[in-house]
Amino acid sequence: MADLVYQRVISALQQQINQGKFADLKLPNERVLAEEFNVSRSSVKKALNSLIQRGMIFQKQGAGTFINPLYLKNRPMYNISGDNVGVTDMYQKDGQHPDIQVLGFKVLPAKPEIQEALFLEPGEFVYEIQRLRAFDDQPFMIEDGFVPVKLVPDLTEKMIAGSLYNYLQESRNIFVTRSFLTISADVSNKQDQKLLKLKPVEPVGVMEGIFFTDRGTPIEFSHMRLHYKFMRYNTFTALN
Amino acid sequence: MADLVYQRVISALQQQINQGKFADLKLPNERVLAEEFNVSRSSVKKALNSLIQRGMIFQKQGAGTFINPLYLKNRPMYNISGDNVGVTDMYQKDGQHPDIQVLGFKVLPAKPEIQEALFLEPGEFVYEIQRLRAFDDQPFMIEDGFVPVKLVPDLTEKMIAGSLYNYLQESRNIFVTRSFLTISADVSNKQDQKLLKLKPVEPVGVMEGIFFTDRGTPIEFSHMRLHYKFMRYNTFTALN
DNA sequence: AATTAAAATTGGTACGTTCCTTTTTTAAAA
DNA sequence: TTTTAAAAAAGGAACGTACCAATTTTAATT
Repeated sequence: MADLVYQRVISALQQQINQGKFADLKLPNERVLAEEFNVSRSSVKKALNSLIQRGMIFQKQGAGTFINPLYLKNRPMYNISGDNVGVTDMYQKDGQHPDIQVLGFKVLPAKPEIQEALFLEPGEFVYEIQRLRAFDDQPFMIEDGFVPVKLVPDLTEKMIAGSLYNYLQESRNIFVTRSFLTISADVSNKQDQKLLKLKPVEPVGVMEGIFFTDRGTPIEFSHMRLHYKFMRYNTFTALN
Repeated sequence: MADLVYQRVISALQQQINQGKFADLKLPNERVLAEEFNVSRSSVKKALNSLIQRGMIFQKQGAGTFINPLYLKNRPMYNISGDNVGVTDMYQKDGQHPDIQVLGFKVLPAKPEIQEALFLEPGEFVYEIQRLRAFDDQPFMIEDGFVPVKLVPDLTEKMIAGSLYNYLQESRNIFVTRSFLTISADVSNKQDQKLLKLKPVEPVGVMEGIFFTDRGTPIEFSHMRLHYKFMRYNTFTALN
């Protein structure tokens, strides 16, 4: 992972920032960094850009490169790392994966909405995968996922009890690296209340969207209903 | 806005994509684009990178540059443009700004939580700005914002009835270009129900976070409670 | 017709140079 | 001491070159 020049610079800077090396929250200028790391200014720029995207630092022309003070205070929130964008990986507690209970697993023709989302022809089949995820007897998410049969013809219930995306990656060399999600809230229904142990007035958070592979193929349409206390989506936005 | 080379390329490509010029969802390769636009490959790369960040296109080494089919289907969702990251600008309906009703406006010492979020010393003062936003008699958001007095000492109730950030930009040359938000859901309380016209079982969406200037100064801590039918946060995530 | 190997295509990485724009610092002037 | 103007510092933009790595296409072979 460290054989690329700019990756090396990223790692080094990340480490230095976390160690508090830049007490005044100001980094050396790009030309100096280039000298220090013995790389070109272009490579420094590429590395810094990556850190900017993550919200760790920001730059101001004429002034310099600065550490985002929010990063230091909210470091846990920034750890949205991991190899893919699956839910299993999004939800971790001290590195522990949640328990998964399979509620349903069947094959059916794609409904129009699903058809469109996954770019399928009329009549094509999808798996419907219903799962409940929990941490220590506290269920927090009902997941209803649809995956085209033709993309993973050999799917079994066993694979589904674990991380589907890990399986795809390790056995099929398919990487799920993109997602398009809509986040909203909704009144809880009877099923939500039962499965997530909610009172009738307590709502659910809803995350709905499409996951797709590094080749741009939509691989899953997922509708997730979360216990409202467990849905916390953090987002860092920078314009310009 | 179009005097920069890569901006010109971005605009041109955006237009061509929206016009459906690339029926097979595949763009010409970088070297060809460079020739077509009479710019260097580096500039093409910079432009394409920007479109990738927005989720419009994606690239695959050895294969080419492709349009994200989701972009074409969800174009409205992608229009998160605008000059800053204020709420006034986030919520628009046919280009119309929402109505703003000022519920409260006062100065008080920052509570510990606010103090920390805005990097203030103990005892420093903040404005508390409470507003209700609506579209055509349908209120959709209760906003509780805190702004350090020292940053905008001359704030008046009149400015608050409009876009605070526009005022800062035009009169003070302060640009609010970054935000760090947490999105969640909550049971609605009495006030929510009254102001947002909600039934007791209907929930609110919650967006809470910090806005800050292009100099990294936190300028507002904001707590927003939204009518659950009006909170739809769209997010495109790409790893690697 | 299917398989395999070579070649071409295409994006990725890395370095370097030149000049511009904004901001900050310094020095001079009032 | 304050104000103002010049200089320095710092990031931004744009171009270009060379080579690498993954993918696709093409041609040759079986």
